[in-house]
Amino acid sequence: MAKFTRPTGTQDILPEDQPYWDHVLTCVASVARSYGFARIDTPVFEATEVFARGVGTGTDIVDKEMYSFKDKGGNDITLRPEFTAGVMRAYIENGMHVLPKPLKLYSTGPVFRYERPQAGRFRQLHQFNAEILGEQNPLADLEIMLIAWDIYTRLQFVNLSFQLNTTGCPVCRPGYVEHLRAYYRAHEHQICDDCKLRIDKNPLRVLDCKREQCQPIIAGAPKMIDHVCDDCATHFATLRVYLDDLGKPYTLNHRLVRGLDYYTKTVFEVWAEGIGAQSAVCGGGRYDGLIELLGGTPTPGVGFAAGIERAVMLMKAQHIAVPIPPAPPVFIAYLGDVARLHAVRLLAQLHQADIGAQVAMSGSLKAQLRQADRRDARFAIIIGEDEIAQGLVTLRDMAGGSQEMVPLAEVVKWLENKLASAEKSCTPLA
RNA sequence: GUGGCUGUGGCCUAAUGGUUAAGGCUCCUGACUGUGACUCAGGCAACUGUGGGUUCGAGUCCCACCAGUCACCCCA
Repeated sequence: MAKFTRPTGTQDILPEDQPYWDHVLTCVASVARSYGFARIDTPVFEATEVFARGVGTGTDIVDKEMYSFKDKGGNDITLRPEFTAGVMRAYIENGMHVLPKPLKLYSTGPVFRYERPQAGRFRQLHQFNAEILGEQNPLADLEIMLIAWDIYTRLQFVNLSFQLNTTGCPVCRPGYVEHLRAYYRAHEHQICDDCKLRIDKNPLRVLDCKREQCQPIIAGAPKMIDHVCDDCATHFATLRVYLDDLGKPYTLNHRLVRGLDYYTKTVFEVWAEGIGAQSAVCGGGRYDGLIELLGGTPTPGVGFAAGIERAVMLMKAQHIAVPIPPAPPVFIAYLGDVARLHAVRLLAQLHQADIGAQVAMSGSLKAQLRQADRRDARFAIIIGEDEIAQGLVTLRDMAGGSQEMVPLAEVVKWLENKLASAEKSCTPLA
């Protein structure tokens, strides 16, 4: 039989990696709660139209990267390629507009994009995501940036930086796009073939073209910031005042654009090194038109999404230690059928006393103790024929190798004391 | 979707075109019939990614496909 392999671009998150994932998710939940965000979980798949409309046809994500299929009922279904559109659908469908504003929501989970995998890029990836709905004040933009920043700070990342830009709004962006088009048409013979297509199809994209020949053209291109309307200019300026006041480092990057249609005004990314050619660990911005686009009453929103795989890669690249859950402290070994019965009873009693314990399932005493060692047990309990006869068990300290005889009836109490005193004498790492 | 590189037990690695594909790690067993780690001895485990081709003979050379990986594109 042919070997099965995981589908391209997916990965098995093995036990050895779980501590990293646990740590990221714990930090996300903790920071999100501290800012007053409530968790929301939406389906992994939605009606295709939710994304086609919400993310926007014309974007690569919708046009080339969605996992779409018909279910048995003939419905057009798509595995979510991002969180925001689905969360907005849930907001509208559940009448969440009646909740106190601003509404703060966060999510974590898998998203799916059909891309060619490479370092830091997967077909099934995991994100954490936060949104603030119903608030047009730039303070909301600030808080979204802060929560992202704080999560990374809590994770002890270093050498991070914000990239910041504004993409305008329906009032001012069309005018800017015309300026940009005019400029590019004037330089059409100097730019790459991709950019020639982009001028018409996705004009803002020309700004983040990485080809050598396009760089001088990009450098001289008109900037959104010089063409925004008063509202957008004020919004952006206010946000920058807040960021400056807090001393948060950011780089104005007029080439920063988003691949998703719904963004307005603020766009930002958090950049880091250590994930191959990818630089963004986090991206987000404002999307004031999205809820209305999806059929809700006009409601402003701002949010971000961050890749968990990239966060884990960074933790490894920066040698950040993560807490590793302790192994069960007790391992029960035994000899003979009668002893096995006592071993099982003891296992139950220990768990009732909330002491982590495992019982040997087979093998010689030697093999059982080897198991205890491999599993990092602090104590081995050995139950043999001799001990049973006297109502005793052997309690072995695996670190030192010393052992003592303890009455069977008192083992649980003994271990409770031993483990409690051991905890006191051992300072947990910060 | 395009391009570069790479495919040998679970992992790492060896094998001038020439016997039965070798070794290390891991795992298991034993030396110690009631005691882990160290040591020693042994054992499990590979139709060399798949399919063709060249050759008397292919892990080795050629082609295709598949997979992995890195980069473009795009994004988290």
